[in-house]
Amino acid sequence: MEEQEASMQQDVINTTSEQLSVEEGISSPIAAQILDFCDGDVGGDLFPPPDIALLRFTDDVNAEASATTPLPCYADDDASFSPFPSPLDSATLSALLDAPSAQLPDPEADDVLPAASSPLNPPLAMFPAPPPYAGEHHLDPFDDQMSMGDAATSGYRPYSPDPAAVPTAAARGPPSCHQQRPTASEEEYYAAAAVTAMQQTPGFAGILEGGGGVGALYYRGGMAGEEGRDGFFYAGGMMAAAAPGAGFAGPTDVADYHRMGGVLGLYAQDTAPKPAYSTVDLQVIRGGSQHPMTGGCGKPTLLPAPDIPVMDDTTFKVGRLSVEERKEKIHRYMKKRNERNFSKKIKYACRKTLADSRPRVRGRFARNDDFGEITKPSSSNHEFDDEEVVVKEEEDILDSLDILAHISGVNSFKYNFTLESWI
DNA sequence: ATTTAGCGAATTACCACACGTCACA
DNA sequence: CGTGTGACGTGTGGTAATTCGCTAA
Repeated sequence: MEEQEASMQQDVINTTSEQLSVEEGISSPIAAQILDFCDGDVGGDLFPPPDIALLRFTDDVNAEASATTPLPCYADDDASFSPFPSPLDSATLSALLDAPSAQLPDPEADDVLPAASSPLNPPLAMFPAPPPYAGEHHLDPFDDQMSMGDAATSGYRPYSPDPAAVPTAAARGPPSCHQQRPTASEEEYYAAAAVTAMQQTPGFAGILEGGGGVGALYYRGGMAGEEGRDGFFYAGGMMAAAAPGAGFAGPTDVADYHRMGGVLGLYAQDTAPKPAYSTVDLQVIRGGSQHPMTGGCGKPTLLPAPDIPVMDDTTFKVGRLSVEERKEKIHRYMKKRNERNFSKKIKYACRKTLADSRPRVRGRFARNDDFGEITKPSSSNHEFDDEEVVVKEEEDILDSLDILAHISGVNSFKYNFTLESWI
């Protein structure tokens, strides 16, 4: 039974990459995000409660938007339209995912919408942005001396990578703290560097493998929907996306999460009510100073939050749900997500024809009978020979048509009644 | 710094009914 | 096994209403 369920879950997860092409054509981003986080029943407590320091990698240090302001994602690239639109910024995401248990509505309800913000959803900490790719900028975002607090109140803007410029993971090889910055995504670079550090850090390895208090977002492969991509998103004891070679969800989930608010990087949650990273840690992160965790590369990395509980058994609880419960919710979420229909495609052309020709009243479909009564010329008399009378009749008809135009939509009206056919 | 009003844009709900699907005889 | 029938659910588009995001006061 468990194997079957696991297999089914795997199948669902494996389809996420294929889904993206469909999702790119989503016509209703808000609906999508509701589907994703409400209908999908992921809202609430899938992720740990909100003592999370979310570290942002951004591409525009001069952006004026605040860290809590909804941001346009790919505003200038409709072709890569995201099902996770700008309104779902990280603050909202936190609200969706981190609603405290006391505020959680019925988890079985499909119309769950956690509060948009709450005192328990702190501002997101972020790093200053790396520069745009244009030109020869090679600034290191970690060189900025901005504090976490400063960063939290500074602007940011989600990055808009050029998928075509992103080499495949296979072509690029594993990330290294010594490698030159790739020509593609800055976020990719820093995420790779951070993950490299994680992979070289026993503490992080343990956390990734079972720690309940630390989450990591690893996005190495570039935009989703392309082959050869890899990445994972790990949060609060729940693997939400794919670890490379681990057979979890595909990079689309990482990209989706990324595009929710332009967030890319690592975040950590300490189970204790204190910052996930100490000030020293953050300085190390920002400055990229020589730190044991960096392996002497001088590149920034992240430190594991101390006292991370190891989650060896499934009874371990983060927030309100156990690991199994979270997995179950994730499963349901993924299942529903894959059932979404993002693109508006005419499935039955005949029905479109019918809908087009169907009478309407204020845009709504109307009964044929009702409309028929209205459209029947009441007592038109075509026996008048006088030209003025004919003109008067035409004017009356035009007035009637004008009334009908208000009753029925103009577009639908034209299908059934034209002045020529009436006169 | 915060609140409020106003505006435009985006999104959703609503409607009738032909047609597709399914179960059953 | 193939066919016919009935019940039920789905899909279709234009408009009004609603929601959202942003700006100015």
